[in-house]
Amino acid sequence: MAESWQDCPALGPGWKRRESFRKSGASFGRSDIYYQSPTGEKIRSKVELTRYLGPACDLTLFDFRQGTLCHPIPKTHPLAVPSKKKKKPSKPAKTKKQQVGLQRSEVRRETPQGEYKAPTATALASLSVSASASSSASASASSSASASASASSHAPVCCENCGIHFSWDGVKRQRLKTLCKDCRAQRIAFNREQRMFKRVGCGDCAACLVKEDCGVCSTCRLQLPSDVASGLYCKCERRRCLRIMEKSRGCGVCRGCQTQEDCGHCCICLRSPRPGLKRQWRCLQRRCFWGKRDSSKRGSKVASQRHSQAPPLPPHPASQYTEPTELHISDIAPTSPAEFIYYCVDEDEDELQPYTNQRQNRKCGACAACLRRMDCGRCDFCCDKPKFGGGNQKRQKCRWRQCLQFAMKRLLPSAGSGSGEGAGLRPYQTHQTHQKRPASARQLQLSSPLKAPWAVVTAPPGPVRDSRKQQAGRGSVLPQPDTDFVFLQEGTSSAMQMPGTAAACTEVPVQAAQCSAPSWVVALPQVKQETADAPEEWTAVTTFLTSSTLQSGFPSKAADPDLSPVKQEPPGPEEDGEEKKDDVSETTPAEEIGGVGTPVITEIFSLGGTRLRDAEAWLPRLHKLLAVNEKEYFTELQLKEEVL
DNA sequence: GCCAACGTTGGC
DNA sequence: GCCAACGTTGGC
Repeated sequence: MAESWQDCPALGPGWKRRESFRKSGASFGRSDIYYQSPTGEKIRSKVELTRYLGPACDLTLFDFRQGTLCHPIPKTHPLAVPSKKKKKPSKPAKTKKQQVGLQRSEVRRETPQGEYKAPTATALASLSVSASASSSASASASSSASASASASSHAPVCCENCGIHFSWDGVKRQRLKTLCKDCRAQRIAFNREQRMFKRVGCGDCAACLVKEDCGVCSTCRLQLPSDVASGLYCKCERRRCLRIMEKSRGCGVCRGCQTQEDCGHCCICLRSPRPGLKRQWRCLQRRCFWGKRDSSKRGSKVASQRHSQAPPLPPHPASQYTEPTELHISDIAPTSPAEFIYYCVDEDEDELQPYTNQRQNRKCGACAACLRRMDCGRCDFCCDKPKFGGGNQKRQKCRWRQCLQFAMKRLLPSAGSGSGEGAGLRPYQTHQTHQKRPASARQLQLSSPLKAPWAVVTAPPGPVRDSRKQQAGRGSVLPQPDTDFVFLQEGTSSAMQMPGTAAACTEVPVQAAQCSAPSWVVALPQVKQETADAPEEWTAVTTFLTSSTLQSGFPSKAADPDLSPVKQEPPGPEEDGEEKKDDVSETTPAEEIGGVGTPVITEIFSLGGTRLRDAEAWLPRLHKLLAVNEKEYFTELQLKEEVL
C-alpha cells in the first residue's frame, strides 16, 4: 500500500511500482497502480505495459495490481492460484487497435528513444526468465543487455549545481539541468516561493509594506476604475515584492552564473542556428541554478535596483511567509480557476450558468465542439494520444472538441461589460490587450488545451448589436456584441475555402449568427510556433460572411502579404478540398452535429506580447477594411437573419 | 508568461 | 481495467 515508488523485481531491475490512492472525488479511496520502467516511462495499465514491452512478452502470468508473477499452478497445490487469475485474452478488436498503436509508437520511438530498447529487453527477459512456465519469451534476451541497461539507468551523473556525483534515477523528464535530489528540491522550493512572491508578496519587504499605489508608474497610469472594481488590475510596480528575482541577472553566485564560457557540447550549444528564431538560449552550463526569472515586461528601475540589494539565496521557507497586512491582488481576486470563473461572470448570472470546479464543467454539452464525437487525429493533442501512436504526455482533449462555451466563459471576463459605444476598439478592450495580466487572471488562463493558435478581436462597428436581442434565450451563452473573440474555422489551402465537410460549414455560420455579434476572423500569428508544420493551412475566413464583396476586402493571410507571417496550426481534421463560398443556408446537414470543422474560440488574454503587438499593427487596417465593406456586410447579415 | 509534462480523477 | 482528459506545477 505504499504511495511511493518501490522496486518491482518481477519486472526486472530498475522497474518500480507505486500504488496511489485517490484522495477525493467520487472514487475516493480507490487505488491506482503505476509502474515506472528503468528508463522512466510511466505505465498506467497492463495494456500499456504490454505495449511497452512488446508483443513478445507474455504478461499472462503477471499480476499487474500486485506486481507479482503468478507462477503456474503446481500439481501439489491445486488451489494456490484460482483459475480466474489467468487473464483472459484481450478482445480481438482491442488487440488490433493496440497493435496499431504499438506499431506507430515504435516508429515514433525509433530515433529519440532508441536507447530505451535495452531496458525493454531487460524487462522482457526478466519476466520471461522469472516466469519459467512461459516458453514464448526468448531466454537469450541477453543478460548483457540487462546489465548494460541497468548500468545506464543508474549511471552516476554529476549535479550541475553542487557538483556531487549521484546515481541517476532514470526518471524520464525533459529537464535541461541535471541536479541531485537536494538541489532539485531546492530549485522546486525556490520556484514555488517565487510564485508566491509574485502572487502575494513576502509581506515584509519594503515594497510589500507600501500601503498605496504610487500612481505614477505605468501600471498605475493604465489602471481603469473598471479594472479595480473587478480585481483585474496589476500591481503597482513599487509594491511588487522585492524578493522576486529579476530576469537575466541571475543569482551571480551559483555555478552557472560563474561559468564564463559556453560548454560547447550541450544541446543548446550544439543546436544549429535557426533563421528567424528570436529567442537566444543560453548555454546550459551557464544558466543560473535558481533560474527563475522575472518578467521582462516589468523592466522597471525598481526591479533593477532591488535585485542588487536582495540576496538571492537562500529563499526563506514558505512556512515563514507572513500574510501581508495590506490588500493584495490575491485578497481581492480568487485564485483558483473555478473561483475566477464565478468571479468573472458574476455580472452575467442571468445568462451564464454557474460553473463549479467539477471537471465535467469544461463541457457545455451543446456546442459544436462538445457534440463532436470523433477526435480529429491530427491536432497535436490527438497525436499525443496512444491511440494515435502518441506518447500520452499532453493528455488533452482534441482541440476540435474543446468546449466553446467554456472557453467563452473562462476567457472573456469582459463579456457583458459592453458600453454600446461606437466603432472600433473601446478603451477597455485596448487597455486589456496592453495590460499585464494580473496574478488572478493568470490563473484564469486556460491550460494548454484551450490556448489556441489564433485570436481576435472586436466586433465590427454599427448596429449589429441589436441582433443579439433576437438571438438571446436559446439556452446557450451568447457573447456580448463587443466580445473580444472570434471563431476560426479549420484551415484549408485557399483563402476562402471552408475546410471539412459541409457539416462544418453549416455549424459554424449558424452558431456565429446565433451569437449575434459578427465575429471577424483574421489569421494571426500562432501560439505554437515551433510545432507548427503546415504554414499555409490556416486561412482567414469569416464565420458567416462569405460574400464575394467581403472576401475581396477581407484581410487574409493569403491575400494580404503585409500581415505577419505565421506558422500555422496543423490542418483541420478532414479537408475535403471543396470550397464553401455559398451562403450558410445552402450547406448540407451535418453527418454528425458539430462534426468536422468545429470552430474554436480563444481568448485575447492568451495572446503573448508578440501577438499583441501584431494585433495592434493590423487591427486598424482591419477596421478600415471593415468599414469599406460595412454596408455590404449588414445587407448580407440582414438576409441571413431572415433565413435563419 | 507561457506551456509541456504528468499526477490525478471521472467515466465507460 | 482501462482510457480520456482535467488541473496543477515545474521549466524555460
